[in-house]
Amino acid sequence: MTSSQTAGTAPRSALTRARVLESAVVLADRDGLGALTMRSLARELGIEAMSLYHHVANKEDLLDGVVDVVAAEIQDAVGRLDTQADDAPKSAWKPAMRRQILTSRAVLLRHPWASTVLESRTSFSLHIVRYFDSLIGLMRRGGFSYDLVHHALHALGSRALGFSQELFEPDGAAAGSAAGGGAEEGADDAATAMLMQMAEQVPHMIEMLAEISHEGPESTLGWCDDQTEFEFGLDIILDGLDRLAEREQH
Amino acid sequence: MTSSQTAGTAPRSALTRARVLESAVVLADRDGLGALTMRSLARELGIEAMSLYHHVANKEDLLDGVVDVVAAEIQDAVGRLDTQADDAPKSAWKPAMRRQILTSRAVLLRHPWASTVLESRTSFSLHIVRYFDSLIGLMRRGGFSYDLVHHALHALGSRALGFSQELFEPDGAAAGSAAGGGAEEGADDAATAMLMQMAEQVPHMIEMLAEISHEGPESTLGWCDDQTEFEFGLDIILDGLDRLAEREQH
DNA sequence: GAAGGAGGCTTACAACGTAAGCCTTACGCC
DNA sequence: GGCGTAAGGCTTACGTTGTAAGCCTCCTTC
Repeated sequence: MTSSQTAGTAPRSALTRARVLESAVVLADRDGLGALTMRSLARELGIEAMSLYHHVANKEDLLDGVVDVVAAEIQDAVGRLDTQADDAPKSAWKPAMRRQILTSRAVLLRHPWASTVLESRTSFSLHIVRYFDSLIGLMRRGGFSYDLVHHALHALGSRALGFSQELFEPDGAAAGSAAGGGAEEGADDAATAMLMQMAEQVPHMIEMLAEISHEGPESTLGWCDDQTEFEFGLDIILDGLDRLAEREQH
Repeated sequence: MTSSQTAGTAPRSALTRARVLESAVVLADRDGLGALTMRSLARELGIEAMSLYHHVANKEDLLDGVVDVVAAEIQDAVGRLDTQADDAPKSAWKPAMRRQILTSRAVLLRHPWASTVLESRTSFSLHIVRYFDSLIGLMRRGGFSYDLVHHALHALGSRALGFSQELFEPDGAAAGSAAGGGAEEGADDAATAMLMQMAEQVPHMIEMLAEISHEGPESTLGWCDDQTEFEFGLDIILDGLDRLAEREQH
C-alpha cells in the first residue's frame, strides 16, 4: 500500500527478485529442474534458503517468476521477427504463425525444463498472454472468425508455444533426476528388447520398427527427429485451419 | 529364481500387488494425485508405509503399476468395441481410430490424474503398447505407409490416448494440491480481472473474449467445452492424415 | 537520534521417500 | 514333527524438501 515506492528504493543489497529468478534459470539449465530447490538456489547465490523468501513468496511464486523469465525471452525473440505488413495478403497468416511458433520453440529448446513448468502453472504470465494475443492477431488478419480462433488455440494446445506432448521422451530432459540413478543410455535398447520379447502381442509395431530403421530394429528410439516431427504435426494443424478459414468465408 | 513359484504360493495375506495398486487408484481418484503418498496409501490399506515395499519396489514402481491399471482399463474398454471387419473399405480407418481414441479418453476422464502420471513415465506398459499397436493396425488397413504411421503417431502425441495438453487448465484436476490452499473457485474471475487490467496490451484477446461470451466477458474460462475442443483438434489431425494417405497412394 | 522496515541469518517442524533391521507366521523338507 | 527359511508385516531412523517464527543488523527517514 506504500505508494511512493515505485522508482526510488536505493537497494542496499545486490540481491533482487530479478537476480533470484535469473539464477534459478541458470541453475535449472545447468542441473535440471529437479535440482532447483530453495536450498540449492540459495547456495548458488551465496545466501541462505530462507533469505529467498524476501524476494519470492514461496516456491510456486518462484516457478511463476521463472516461467516469466523464459516467457520474456520468447517474446523478445518473437519481437525480433519482422512484423507483418498491413497490406499482406490474407494467406500470410500461415507462414507468419509458423515462424512465430518455431521461434518460441527455439527458445524453449534452450530451456528443456521450461515446458514442464509451464504446463504446471495455474496463473498467467503477461508475456505469455501477449504472445497469444499476437497469435490471435495473425489469425484475425487471416480472416478467422473469433470462434475459429478460439478453436484453433485449443487445437494447437501446447504446440502454440512450440512444444508437443510426446508420450515417451527417451531422453528425459524434463525429468528431474539429473543426479539420480545411473541407467540412462541403455534405455532405448532395453525398451527395444522388451518390445522384441512381446513381439507376437504387438505385431504391427514390430513390423513398423523393422521397416523404418531398415538396417534392423536394434536402436528404435533414436530414429525420430523431433524438429521434423514437430513441424509435421504443426503443418497438419495449420493446413486444417486454413481450409476451415476459407470455408468460413464462403 | 525359484521356478516352482508361478501359480501356487498360497497367500498368507490378503495384501497383494494388485490390491495395493487398486487402492492407489481409488485413493488418487478420491483425493488427487498429490494425496497419493506411501504413508497415505498404507493408511488406506490399514498397514504401515514400509510394508508397501514388499509389493512395489519404490514409488516409481508404484506409479508404473498404477498407470498399468488404468491402461488395462483402457484396453478393456477398447476391446469391447466391435472389431473392424476385414472387408471394410479403406476409409474405415478414420472413424475406427476416432472411436478408439475417444474411448480411451472416456476412461482417462474418470481418472483425471492419470494423464499426468502417464506423461511422467519413462517405461512402457504392455497395455499401452498394445493400444498403440492397434492404432497402427487401423492405419495400416487404411493404406498408410509405415512412414506415415510413424509421423501420425508423433502428430497425435498425447491425443492418441485421448487427452490434450492444454496450457492453462482452469480446474486443476491434475494438480496435486487437493488439500492445500483455499482459492479455487474465484480463479477464472481473477484471471479475467487481470486480463481486463492489461486490456490495451492484449487487444485481440480482450475483443475475442468480449465477442465469444457475448453477454460480456465476465466469466471467460468457463465457456470452453473440453470434449468439443478435443474432438475439433482430433478431427483436424485425422482429416490431415487422411489427405496425406490418399496422396501417398497416388 | 529515534523509529521502523528491509533483508539477511538461525532454528525448528512436518511431510516425504526409503534404508536397516526385528519379529512372526506359514510352508517345504528331512 | 520339528526345523530352516523366507515372505511379509512392523519400528525406528535418516536425509531432503518447503517453510513458519523469530532474531539481529543495517539503512533510511522523520
